[in-house]
Amino acid sequence: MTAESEGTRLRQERIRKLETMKEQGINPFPYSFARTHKAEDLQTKYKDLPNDTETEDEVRVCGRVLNERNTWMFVDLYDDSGKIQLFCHKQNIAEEPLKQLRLLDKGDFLGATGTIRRTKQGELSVKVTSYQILGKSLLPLPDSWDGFTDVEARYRHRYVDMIMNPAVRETFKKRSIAIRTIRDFLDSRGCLEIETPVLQVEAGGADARPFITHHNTLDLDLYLRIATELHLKRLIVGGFERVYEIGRIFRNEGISTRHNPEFTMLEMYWAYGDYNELMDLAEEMIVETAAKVAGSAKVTYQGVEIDFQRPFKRIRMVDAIKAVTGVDCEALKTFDEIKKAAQELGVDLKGCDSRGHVINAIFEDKAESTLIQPTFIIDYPVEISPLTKPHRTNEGEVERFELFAYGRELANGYSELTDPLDQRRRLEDQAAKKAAGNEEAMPLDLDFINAMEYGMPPTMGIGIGIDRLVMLITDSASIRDVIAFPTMKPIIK
RNA sequence: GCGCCCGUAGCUCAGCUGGUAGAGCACUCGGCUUUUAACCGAUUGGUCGUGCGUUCGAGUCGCACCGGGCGCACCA
Repeated sequence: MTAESEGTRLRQERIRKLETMKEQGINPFPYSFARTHKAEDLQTKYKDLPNDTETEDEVRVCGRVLNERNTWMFVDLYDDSGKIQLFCHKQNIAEEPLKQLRLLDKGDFLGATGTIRRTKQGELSVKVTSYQILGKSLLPLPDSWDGFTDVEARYRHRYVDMIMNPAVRETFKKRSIAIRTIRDFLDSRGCLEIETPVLQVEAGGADARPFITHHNTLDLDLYLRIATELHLKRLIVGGFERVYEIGRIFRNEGISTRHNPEFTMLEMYWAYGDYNELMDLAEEMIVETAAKVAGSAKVTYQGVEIDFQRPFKRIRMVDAIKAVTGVDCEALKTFDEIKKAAQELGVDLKGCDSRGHVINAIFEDKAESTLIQPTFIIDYPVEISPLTKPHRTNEGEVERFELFAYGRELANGYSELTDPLDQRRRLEDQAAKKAAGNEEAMPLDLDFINAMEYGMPPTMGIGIGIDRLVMLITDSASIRDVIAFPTMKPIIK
């Protein structure tokens, strides 16, 4: 745990310094500072300045003090671009402010004015003539030598993690670049980003347990959305031909290295296209994102090279199963036959109440983890895909794909079901399962069906878990490493 | 929800078959130094996650609880 209690000695010591500053007429929390350069600007501009030379160029820099040597003669000042050393020598600083350097602590924000010089040791420095505290720090930072490694403390006090571990800030920069790349990619192809409701009367569009909340004046229980699909498809009905939303999704499920209760999903719907065209588009978007963030379509994830080189493999689900297990699902026409085969393979069939569910269970148990290089698994059983258009040639299948890499699902897309009567039957079937106690079955969203009955063009649609994509391209082992403030249980004292 | 592991100073960690709590760094004071100090000296600093129990005596043993990590389950 980091220091939080009011009584710690180290904190009291800093408050004493803060009081002393005030007594000496220094405001420890001033209003602004006119900076001329960031650290990186200076490092670039003076990269050819030889050792032990100085210039007359006056600069003003500011940032957080993370280290100090020789009793504040050398100060490492960090801003969001990097480090610049301050050289605080009695030759250049008046007596009073020189003494007041002792009132500073590591962690304080400082602004400094001075000229540029490079030391004999080759460290570019600002030879400080005057300085100003810009924000007093009361709590001691973790030791810079040992670092800040306690996993729980890092997540609970993410701001300290970000100060101490530059790689953490780097990951969130990359996350931002990834999301901007995706937005640019879609915007440049005529897609419109439209926000849909988070609070919903029924949470549909995915198989997941929702969070529930309550609206006081309506005296109405509402669910937090588990998907954006049903509303984005209403927008297609409404005449938008290409729409997407990058938004927060909430699912009331377990927490793990791959699951956070709130996470970010991209969903995109595009009229007049089918799942074949969609796979091409998804490939292009993911390759572009990986390249922008990781610098290459080849990324190393947890020591394994993942090559996002187009085209990705495309394998029918039944073929993927056959390749790994030898079982030919297509030859097993009935629920009983496929169930027997699955049981012989040792597959857990909990919750499997149809032939399609069993095929999916075999796939997930036996084949999924073998899909290390980017692979589209295509042509899913209809029973597990209630919003997907039937396959144009294969009986019992739908035109759906999921993209896997490193044995994990990255994306889920399909030719959207546009037949309102078929849709109604499928959602009624889901609602019956929900009524029978299946908490993950979809509710019957009558307004969604109503929208479809006004007519819907052929449409392709995809969902991509942004957090998991960012995990892969930033080599992050846990989803918590790519979420700035992951969900934590509070500590009750 | 289940299993295994973890929780000691601000940080990183020792602490044996139970015997009154340790180190390094940080902090404070002093020294030294006009170009690197992660230096030298001294001093500080802990309800050992919480509670109950066993015991003459618990950081250590037992039980329960809290929090976390990893795996499984659920799921994306």
